[in-house]
Amino acid sequence: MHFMYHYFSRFGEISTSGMELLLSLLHQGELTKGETLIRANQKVDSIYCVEEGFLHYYTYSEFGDRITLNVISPDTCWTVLESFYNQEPALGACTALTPVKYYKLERPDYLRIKAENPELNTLIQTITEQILSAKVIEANNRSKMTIEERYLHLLQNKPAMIQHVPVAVIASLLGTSRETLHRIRRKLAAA
Amino acid sequence: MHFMYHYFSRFGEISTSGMELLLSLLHQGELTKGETLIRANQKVDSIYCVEEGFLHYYTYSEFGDRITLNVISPDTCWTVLESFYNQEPALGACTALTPVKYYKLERPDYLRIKAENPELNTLIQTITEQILSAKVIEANNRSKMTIEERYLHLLQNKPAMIQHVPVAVIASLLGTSRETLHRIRRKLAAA
DNA sequence: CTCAGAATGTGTCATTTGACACTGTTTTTT
DNA sequence: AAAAAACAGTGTCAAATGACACATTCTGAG
Repeated sequence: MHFMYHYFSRFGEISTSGMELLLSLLHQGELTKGETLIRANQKVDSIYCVEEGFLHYYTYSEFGDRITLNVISPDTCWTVLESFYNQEPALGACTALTPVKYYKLERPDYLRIKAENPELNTLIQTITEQILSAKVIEANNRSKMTIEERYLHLLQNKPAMIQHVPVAVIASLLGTSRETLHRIRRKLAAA
Repeated sequence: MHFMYHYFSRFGEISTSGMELLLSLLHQGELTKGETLIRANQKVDSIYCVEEGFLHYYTYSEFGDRITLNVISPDTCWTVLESFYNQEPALGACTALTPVKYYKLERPDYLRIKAENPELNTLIQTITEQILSAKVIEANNRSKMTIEERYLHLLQNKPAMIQHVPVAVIASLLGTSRETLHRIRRKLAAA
């Protein structure tokens, strides 16, 4: 269990009993490459924390093209916010791009510890606030970058993703076609 | 003071005493068109709630072009997250695009009520979580839209902004040039 | 009211992108 | 091990965009 222990420790001090409770509610899981974690139009009732491998969260446009909404890297917690909070069906589907090891925290357990354990409630609020505000800042920055800048940013911040995730998925994540991403990579390789 | 009363009420029930405390800490302010609210490289130590008018939060690229980071509409609370949370200087500047009426909550007061008043602490956490998660969802959607789709989305959701904010600012907000936005508007007008 | 400066509308052209078609390479399946 | 499928690389061409130049309209200061 140490993976999640380290994850939570980053956000502040936690008592041994609180940590034990939290860890006891996590369910471990594994996926083989290509396996589905969440089907489209399904409610998402867990928070997922990826220890190893990459997840792919995507949907289809009205014309049938697959659009990548997110690629989840190791050491990251993730869920479909609007589905998890409001219990609406999620728009997209989530599958494993590589073999994946993960832990999940189910919604009833999440709600219960928030209601019953003030220490963990505070911790969860801190984590939520930090993750969300980082995402807002990140999204604002990204929206003002060119595709090339986004690629360079990804290369610096998530080099493992570039190595293990198919080019077409990266291209879609950056908001472009695989051909354009290829031209960018060719240009950068020449320099 | 009703404006902020209605604003807070949207997020849940609040006791009369809690609401009175909150409202008593808000400072009203006004700006004339073009007036500066926040200078670049200044710490942002308040949360601003706009009652009337539009604010413009922007920065300059390395080549001197003005880049719009955000346009704040009436009935919206706003601050520079990374500056308000971590007390770093903000990258951008904020000025009034039109005459503006606003209320502000200063950071010491914000921290004090969070620490001293459990009811308001919970309310603030709820508001923070809702606003942040809505922004994350919004930003994710927007990043997958074309400029034309973003414009149509803005037209539906913030028609007043289109009317009162200069085309060049809207164009920059959407991530394009004023000429391209103009072509889009011409094409839509023809249909 | 008048005039200067700002904002908006429009055409041209070089550059970039997306779509398509195809080849070569790697991975998976049988 | 061979066949099939998926993935990656590349050239061509039409369409979209950004940069520039300039005309027109709007706005605010005096």
